[in-house]
Amino acid sequence: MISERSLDVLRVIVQDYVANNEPVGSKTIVERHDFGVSAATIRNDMASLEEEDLIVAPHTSSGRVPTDKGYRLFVDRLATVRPLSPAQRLAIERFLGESVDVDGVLERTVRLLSQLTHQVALVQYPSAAHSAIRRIEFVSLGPNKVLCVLIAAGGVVEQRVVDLPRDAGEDWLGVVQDRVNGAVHGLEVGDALARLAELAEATGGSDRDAGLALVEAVREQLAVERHDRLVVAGSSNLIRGERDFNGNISPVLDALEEQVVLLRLFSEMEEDRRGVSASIGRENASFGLGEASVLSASYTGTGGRAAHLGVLGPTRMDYTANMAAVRAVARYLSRLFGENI
Amino acid sequence: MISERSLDVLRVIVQDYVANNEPVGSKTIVERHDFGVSAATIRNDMASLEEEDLIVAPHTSSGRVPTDKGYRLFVDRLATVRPLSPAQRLAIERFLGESVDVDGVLERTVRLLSQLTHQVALVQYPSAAHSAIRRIEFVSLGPNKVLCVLIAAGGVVEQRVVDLPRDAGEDWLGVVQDRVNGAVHGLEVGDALARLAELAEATGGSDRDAGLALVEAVREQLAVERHDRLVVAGSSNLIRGERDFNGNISPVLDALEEQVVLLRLFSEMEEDRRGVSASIGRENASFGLGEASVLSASYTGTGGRAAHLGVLGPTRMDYTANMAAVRAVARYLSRLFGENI
DNA sequence: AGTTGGCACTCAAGGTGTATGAGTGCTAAG
DNA sequence: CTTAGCACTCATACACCTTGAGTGCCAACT
Repeated sequence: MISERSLDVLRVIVQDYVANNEPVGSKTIVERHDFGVSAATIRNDMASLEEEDLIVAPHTSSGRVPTDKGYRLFVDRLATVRPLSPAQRLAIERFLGESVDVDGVLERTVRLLSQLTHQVALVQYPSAAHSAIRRIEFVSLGPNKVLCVLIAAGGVVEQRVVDLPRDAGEDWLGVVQDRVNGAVHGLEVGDALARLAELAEATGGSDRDAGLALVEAVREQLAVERHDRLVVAGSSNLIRGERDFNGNISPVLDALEEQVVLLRLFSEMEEDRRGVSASIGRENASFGLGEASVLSASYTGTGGRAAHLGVLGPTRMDYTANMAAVRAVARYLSRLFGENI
Repeated sequence: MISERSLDVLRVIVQDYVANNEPVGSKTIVERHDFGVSAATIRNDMASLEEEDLIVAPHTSSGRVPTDKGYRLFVDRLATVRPLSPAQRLAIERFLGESVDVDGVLERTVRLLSQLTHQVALVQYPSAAHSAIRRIEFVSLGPNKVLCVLIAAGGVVEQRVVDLPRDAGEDWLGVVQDRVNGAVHGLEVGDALARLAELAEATGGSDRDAGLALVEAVREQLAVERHDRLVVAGSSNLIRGERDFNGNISPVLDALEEQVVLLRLFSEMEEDRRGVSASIGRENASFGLGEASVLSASYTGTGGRAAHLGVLGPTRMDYTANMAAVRAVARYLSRLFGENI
């Protein structure tokens, strides 16, 4: 069993190491913190911590550094997610105050988050799965090319070009458009999917193939939504922490461009009771981010359904402060979407 | 005056330095290239080149390295933009073959370009300024919020949320929508701007303010288009060349996120007769990219009007190969937009 | 049982000194 | 104009040493 004081030691090791980027030794601890015991005692505690694989010594003889497991314990049991400072709250209010449209808000949000945390910030587009469909518009682009524009509540717009199997006249397009709109207007995206399947079944006549192609396109459009996109900011913050990534940040930059990986990671993260979630170091190894940590929280977007936002940084990051920032920004964003747009 | 052979020397210095990342000395040159003269002679030539500020010696006694001016001369007079290898052409055809919509094509293009060049690739959204307006749609989002969707030829879609000064009913919206569509349908974006101004003038009655707000929103939407956006790929390639950036790639990453800077740079670059343009090192200093070079070419997008694409990398890059790739990709993209979408 | 001081040991980091070799400029001769 | 030769310059690498922070262990103390 690990003593109470040993956990305190772990806490200050994490804090000092994050602050100074230097392995922290027993002597440093007694100098900087008032434990009321001698360095030798701290050394004993550190020995138990090392036994539990919570800290390691990079070299035979230099201070200790938290392991991933150590960070995990710190995050789960030792860190308090304290509210932001008034100055920071003000920054959030001021930043997000002037909202224009969804794109603009997300853009601002992600910048804000990266400035607050000095890490790479990520914001997922809000899901449209539960927002009502306002209108579907077919626009002829050429002989057998049709642009299909989907407008949902909350100002979400999706577009897609469809190749039709045969030439389609403007008037025919209009008829199909009216029929489709009549079928799905006001429905939630999820329900609309089912409704369209029925519609496709019921379609007949000589236009069957072309009609099917169109309906199918709309269904795809509903299924693959922008929810699968991230807005990113602050990637230059990676450079500052390059050392922490073993000098190898290429996989991180690739992941930021790839996005799919990060979205999967987001989706697998479960919030704890404090409203934030952390995935630390090797826990991300399967995503190619074994040297990185990700903090995330979810916010409720336009459609009422949740999307994620968060930060990505080196394992050695200030979890306390960053978790606070992530949570606060997520809450503000939810509020903003709730009342405004 | 600089002798013909001296220019040859400059050429091999650029090529060797780009290939090996080592300052190249007189002895190395005579070993690797068949100049038919001795090292001492090469040294004399190098002295003239240095006098002209085309090369410099990093240390008192190690080989020479091209200056920005040297690269410039190389690009302008010494480099031949030779066609791509059949394998590369094949890669382009295969990559861009399966086109879906504008977004998809640009996405693929930028990845392709970054893979061909091993640099950061940039593709600007095609300008909609000369494409015809297909339809403008107003969708009510709330008491006095309207979503304004603009659909132009070529599948370009713009959206924007407008706050109205007063509550607007669905039917009133419909009326305005019909009037606006009647006014601008089929017009080029540029002409539509003027036409809308007239329309706003002619608007009267109690709805004047609300109508003005809507029309004004459409005008802004026409003016500020996606043309102002870049798609980026391959930023992890920056890491490989980090040394070349003096180990300081933060400003570059910032510029990639900021985009505005790069767009301005693109717009200031003029293509030469070969269809490519280069901006080298310090020439970019005012953009905060003094250690970087940018190659660009323009392509003709959907509306028939041009947008830019290019690559960004360290000053020490393979200009010959990269210029070829940029030009080839631009041509392919033009062709693709011309025939297909 | 837990805490403490003492001691020998380890090892990264930083400094100094020396050899090496690639490369240069210059000069005088071909 | 070209060439060979020579003296000179540095960056790099390596070996070597010193320093100091930090450790583990043990015996003694509370």
